[in-house]
Amino acid sequence: MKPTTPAAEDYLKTIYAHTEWQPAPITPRVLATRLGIAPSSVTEMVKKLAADGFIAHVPYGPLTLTAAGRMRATAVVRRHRLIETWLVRELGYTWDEVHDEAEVLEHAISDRLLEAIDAHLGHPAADPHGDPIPAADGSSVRVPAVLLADAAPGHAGTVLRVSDRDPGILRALADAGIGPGSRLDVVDAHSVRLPDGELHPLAPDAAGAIWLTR
Amino acid sequence: MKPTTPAAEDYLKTIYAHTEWQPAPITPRVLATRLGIAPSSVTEMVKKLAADGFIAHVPYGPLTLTAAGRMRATAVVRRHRLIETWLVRELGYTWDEVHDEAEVLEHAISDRLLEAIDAHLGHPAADPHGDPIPAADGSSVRVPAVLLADAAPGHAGTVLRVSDRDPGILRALADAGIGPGSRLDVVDAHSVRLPDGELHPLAPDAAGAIWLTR
DNA sequence: GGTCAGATTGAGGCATGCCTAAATCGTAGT
DNA sequence: ACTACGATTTAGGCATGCCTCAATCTGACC
Repeated sequence: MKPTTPAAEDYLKTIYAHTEWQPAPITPRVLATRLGIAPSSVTEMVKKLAADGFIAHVPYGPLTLTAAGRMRATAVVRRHRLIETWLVRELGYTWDEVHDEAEVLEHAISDRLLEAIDAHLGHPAADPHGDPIPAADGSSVRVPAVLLADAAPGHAGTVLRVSDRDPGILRALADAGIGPGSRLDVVDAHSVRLPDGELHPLAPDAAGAIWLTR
Repeated sequence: MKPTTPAAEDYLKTIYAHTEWQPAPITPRVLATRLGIAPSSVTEMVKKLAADGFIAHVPYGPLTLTAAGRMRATAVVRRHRLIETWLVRELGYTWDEVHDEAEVLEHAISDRLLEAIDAHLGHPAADPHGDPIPAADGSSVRVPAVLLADAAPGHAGTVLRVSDRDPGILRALADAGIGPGSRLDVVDAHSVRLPDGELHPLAPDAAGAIWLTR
């Protein structure tokens, strides 16, 4: 298949990420916002990606990945998440500060290095945020999860995943010692109870970033 | 000072590398050949680098680094060599196959990650080829060395450094088990005697790539 | 001192990927 | 049904960094 540039990989990755935890297809507007670029720039790149068979797009409609596009996207996601895992496990990064570094490295490492890191880490199944790491063939395992914002008051569960979209939320949760693996009792959308019995208030959007076991 | 792009860093690094082991300044022609690009492309970039204060250049003359340019160049070289060392020590690469990977990564890792790798490796003084790793302040230690091609027959020494310019030579020497740290007796420019007494023939250009203790 | 080859530079182009500004589309609300 | 208004696309530009081809310079040789 066609080669992909770093810029194109970012588009595919962002489209993929949008539908990974929610089903609605992404629009050009939202994609532009996520990438921090002008909508017209998206139009241009979309034309190329559609011509190369990576996305399906009818004019003025939403964007969806083709099978080929999904393959490329999961490959980039795999890189990103393995790099994050490696930075945290081997080089003293905390899980709230790895994103930007991985963002760059995901376009720079060779397949050879990627697989060496994967082997070195013992083929981890999830990254430090709890996001599943796709296998080299693009497949990935999904554990049933509930968004904290959607959980019934009284729901008790373990943190499976914390979205890395908002660095501020990540920082706040890291400071509070809350991360993948933490046990939580849901009080409501604004606070949770920790195992030590302490009531912990949540930042406004935090409930929309934390996923719990069912 | 001005920021530098990956392309500009490659120019500075290549100019620096040319004078690291031999004193003559580099010409645009040679630089173009080393970078694998057309001479006119060099002219253009040289104009920018000179305007930014990184190189000194009189039209039709050779290219020399300014103090600022040398600083940038050593920073890139430091990155390159620390990455090579890390790939070999941590991830199972052999010293003859790390160059291309480092070539890309040197433009991608953050200062933060670089220093983490440096600390993780225990602040190594030389990379797997025996090239000195400049300190963060740009300084680097130089050990007196003789090029094998210039050594008198009968000269006995330890391999300090093997130039990584030619991958073929690297492969051949790696296969023969010759690398930094190896003891050698110089027979002539075409063969050396190994510690086990065996006479080892050298590929045509190998004598110009191996540096020995004095 | 003249000539010529090779090195260097200049002019004009191309691809990528972004921008702003100006159409155009599509739909929600009246 | 109409009319906005927001979303999308088109048009035209710009920076980077490379190219080819042509012009110009430099130095070595006669």
